Amino acid sequence: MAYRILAVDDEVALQNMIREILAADGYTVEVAGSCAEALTRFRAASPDAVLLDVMLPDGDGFSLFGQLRRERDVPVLFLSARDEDEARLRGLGLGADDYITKPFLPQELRLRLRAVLRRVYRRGSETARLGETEILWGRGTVRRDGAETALTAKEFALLKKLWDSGGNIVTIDALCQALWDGPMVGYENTLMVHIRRLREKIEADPSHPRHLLTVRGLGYRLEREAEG
Amino acid sequence: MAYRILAVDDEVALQNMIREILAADGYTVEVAGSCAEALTRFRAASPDAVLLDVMLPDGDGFSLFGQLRRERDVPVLFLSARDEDEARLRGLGLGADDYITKPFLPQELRLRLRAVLRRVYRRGSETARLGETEILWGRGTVRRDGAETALTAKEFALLKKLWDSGGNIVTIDALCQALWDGPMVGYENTLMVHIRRLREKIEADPSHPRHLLTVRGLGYRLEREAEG
DNA sequence: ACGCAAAAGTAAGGTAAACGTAAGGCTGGC
DNA sequence: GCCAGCCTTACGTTTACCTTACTTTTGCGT
Repeated sequence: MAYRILAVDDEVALQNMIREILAADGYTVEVAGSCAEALTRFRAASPDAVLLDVMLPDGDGFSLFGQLRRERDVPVLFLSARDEDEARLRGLGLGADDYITKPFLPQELRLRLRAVLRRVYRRGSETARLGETEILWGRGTVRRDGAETALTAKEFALLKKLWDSGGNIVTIDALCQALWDGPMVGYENTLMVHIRRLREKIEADPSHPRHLLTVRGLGYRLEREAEG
Repeated sequence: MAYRILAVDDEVALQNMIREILAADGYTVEVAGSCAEALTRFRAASPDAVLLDVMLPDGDGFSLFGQLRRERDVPVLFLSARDEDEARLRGLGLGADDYITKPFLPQELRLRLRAVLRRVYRRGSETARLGETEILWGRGTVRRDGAETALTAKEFALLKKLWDSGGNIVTIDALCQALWDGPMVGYENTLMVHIRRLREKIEADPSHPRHLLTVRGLGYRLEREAEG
């Protein structure tokens, strides 16, 4: 979530409309009114997607599109008042992800943007945050300070079980169940070893964990935000 | 390329038109005229994308969409003669990748399909980079140090499956599925041999792979950029 | 139809990462 | 201070995967 969107349009009314629509969906919206401003904001904010009007005061959206794509393969949705086939085909032909003609329904913008984001970031963005460490579920790794560490199968299953419990306490039994899919008694110690190993990968100080917390006598739980 | 596309529409004229348009672009086109037929062909051909008319003789495209997505997360583009906002929003709201209203320009269909496929399969161009080795999809070969090596059918399918997963872990089962299209149990060893052979073609040091990585207990994944 | 070469599949021994075990050391609660 | 529950470490074991050589199958040209 919390995608950053850059909207490039010179009409203030539309700017505000877009901002409202997308803000309601939880996006962070940046606005630019010209090609020059768009480039500046694009570099500064590094948005996850760009909404691009074709008509701009200091140039056309098509050439701006080329500049953006040369810098990064960012998803772009064209917005245009010109419903001419030629313009639409040109935009799509350049490699845009969608082309929406004005006036459009707010709902349609939302849905089309969502569709594009879903396709582009479905992979790679299947991540979870745990304070300063990031979990990349799809790759089976965690990242801290830019360094990526691979999880083993057991560690992965353990972390997933704890994460899926949404911060609630998970009993030793439940964890054993998840790791060995059976009423594995006598594995409590082994579980502890796996807990330790996981802590070494996700915690800054494994001996004083701030996320993977032990609840004496009950089990373990995963705290997502580490407070000071 | 050689993407497989399933077009579902009951008008024969449109069927032929779609077939011509897409065949010219090098796609393999399957056609179905009803929901029932669509499901059969979908399972048999396992297409890379589906073009779906909303109006079908034995049901509506929306519910068929649900059935397809339940089986697999395949990209779907709706085609519809109904230009009503309601239908468009419903289709997109369900999670379709695009919604094209009839009549449409052949060129627009091509471009919109291309846009979706580009995002889903990350294959904007005919070639892909894997660090120092280059994959030439159209020729079924890889190039390293200027030397071009041909891939076998199995190696190609394997590489394609891994690439299409965008760096995520692919389970042994999923890979077997892709290579033998069936729940091939007992082929795990054979798969490993193919992995090895592929590594010998794409890796500088096959025994210490930097791209085709094994994730013990989970599967394999393809890393695009090799870090030191 | 035949033979050849390339590709795919089989089998078996080897290896190391991941897992499990155990034993001694903490730490908080009574 | 003592016990129980948990931590931590080192070390042994296992199992999933690797590797190679060999056999079978497939596809193709003659």
